[in-house]
Amino acid sequence: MRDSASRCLSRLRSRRVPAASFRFRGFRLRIENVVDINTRTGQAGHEVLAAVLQVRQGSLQVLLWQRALAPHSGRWSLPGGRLCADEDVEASIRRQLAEKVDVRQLAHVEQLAVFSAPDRVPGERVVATAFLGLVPCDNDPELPNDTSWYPVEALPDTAFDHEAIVLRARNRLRAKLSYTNLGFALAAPEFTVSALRELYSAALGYRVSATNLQRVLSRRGLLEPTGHTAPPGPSGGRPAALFRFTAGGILVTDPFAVLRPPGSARA
Amino acid sequence: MRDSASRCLSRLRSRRVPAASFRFRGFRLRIENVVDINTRTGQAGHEVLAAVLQVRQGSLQVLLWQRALAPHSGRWSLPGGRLCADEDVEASIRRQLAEKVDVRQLAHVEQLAVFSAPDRVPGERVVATAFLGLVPCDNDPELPNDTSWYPVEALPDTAFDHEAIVLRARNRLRAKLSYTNLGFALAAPEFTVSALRELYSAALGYRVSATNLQRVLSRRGLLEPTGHTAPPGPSGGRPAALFRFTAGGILVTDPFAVLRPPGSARA
DNA sequence: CCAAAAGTGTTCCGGATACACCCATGC
DNA sequence: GCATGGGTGTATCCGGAACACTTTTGG
Repeated sequence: MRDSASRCLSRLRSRRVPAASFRFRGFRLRIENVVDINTRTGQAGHEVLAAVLQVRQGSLQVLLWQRALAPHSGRWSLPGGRLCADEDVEASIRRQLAEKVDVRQLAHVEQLAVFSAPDRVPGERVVATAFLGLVPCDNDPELPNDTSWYPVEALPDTAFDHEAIVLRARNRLRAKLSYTNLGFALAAPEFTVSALRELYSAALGYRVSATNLQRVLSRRGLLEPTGHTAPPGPSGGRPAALFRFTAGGILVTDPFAVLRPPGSARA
Repeated sequence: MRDSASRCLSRLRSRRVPAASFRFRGFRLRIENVVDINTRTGQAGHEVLAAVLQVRQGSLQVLLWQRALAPHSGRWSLPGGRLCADEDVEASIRRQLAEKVDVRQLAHVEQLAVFSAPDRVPGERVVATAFLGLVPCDNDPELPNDTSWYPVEALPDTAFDHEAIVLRARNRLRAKLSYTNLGFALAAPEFTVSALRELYSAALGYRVSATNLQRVLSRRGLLEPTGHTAPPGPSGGRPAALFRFTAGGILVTDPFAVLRPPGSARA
């Protein structure tokens, strides 16, 4: 009985039906307006959404899927879905992204913020926890038909408040590229400095000098040479040395912008 | 009828009773296990919590209230409560804090993160959006009997995951003092540089030099003299000039730690 | 005059940028 | 040799830290 009641509730919540009923000990029990009761008691659905970013063809792009059904049919929205009972928000977004992107391809996932305007989606009230996800540039996941990459600077018609989430993700990435080693999550395991320069330029939106990039990252101990070299291009040129990031996880390298504790030389 | 049903639901949800019933057209309807159904459908309660910080008596302190009832009776927890239907999370935390602190005394409120471990609180699953709140040091709000300030470095027995939230709030404040003007939310409208130094020292946990503090904040255009002076102490000394922050809201003053756009002198 | 507290001048240093120069390869 | 792309050496700049010194008050 409990299962059929659950089914009723979830059909009602997804607004597929106006009311639902089920049988119980000979009675036919009809449920309606469960949404309304939930709303009155402050009960709200919770979803997780991710802006998954990758540098593709020289620009920072985000993974979107096109809605086939109302509301906002035809518009593009972020991957994600309902939070389930036995998972926290990060486990939830990783599970839901697994349908779009192989989990191993997600080099970094972090919380952005909660989006909770009461009318952010039509119908039942839904609070969203938004995430930033990063995919290294050497991956090209197989995507479902309704899903594709779009440049962050040229988004299609987006659904709900998803554009704001994408912009928030881009800004977070840009900030953290400066004071952490987050570049590791955009780059392949081995890369040339000029390839890395392309990634940083695309993500930051301005030209980054390869010279200074290498210097800054090396000085901080984030970069180490692998000993290998990449072959030169068709027009010649010195073969480029290959590097890798020394750490696999995120590290804050520049914690004190100013007002550092006495005696601490910067990093 | 809907109202009595709502009341039943909310009594059940708060775990005050194991079951509740109400009358409807001559029938006595009994509700139980509503929590269980909600859990199975992924429905979760949502609460907002704030670590409200203030520098008091030379140390960074946080506002806590002592739980009188189970669960975690006697332990100290953060102010907050359920998200209501017509408000977003920030409006909600401001409303709930108004019962403890006059809203005008809250100089700054910002989201920290979502805490969502399925077992973070016993009973019904509750997802929490955590906030940082800051109260300038010239306010001393009247507090309810069960509520008081505790130094962040010497917390009492805390409930649930609230200690982690307090530490997260402290770390956020420390970081933002470095690269924003967030000091305005700790300071009185007018202050001497040495008073400001005390605030920064307490918040950061290490001795800050008044000389450099004034220099850094002035160079960034965050501080301006009011023209007034404070009288010297009983043992004499030169009277201190009074300053104020030029901006009332938060400003990021040091956006690029490194890899700044070409040609941009820092700030 | 002396002590105390506030404020300023000066030096030093490290990290980041900018740019010139050297290196290794294909043609 | 020469064009092309990669890597390094070096000068410069700027902001912050440290510390000495001056200023203004009370006793």
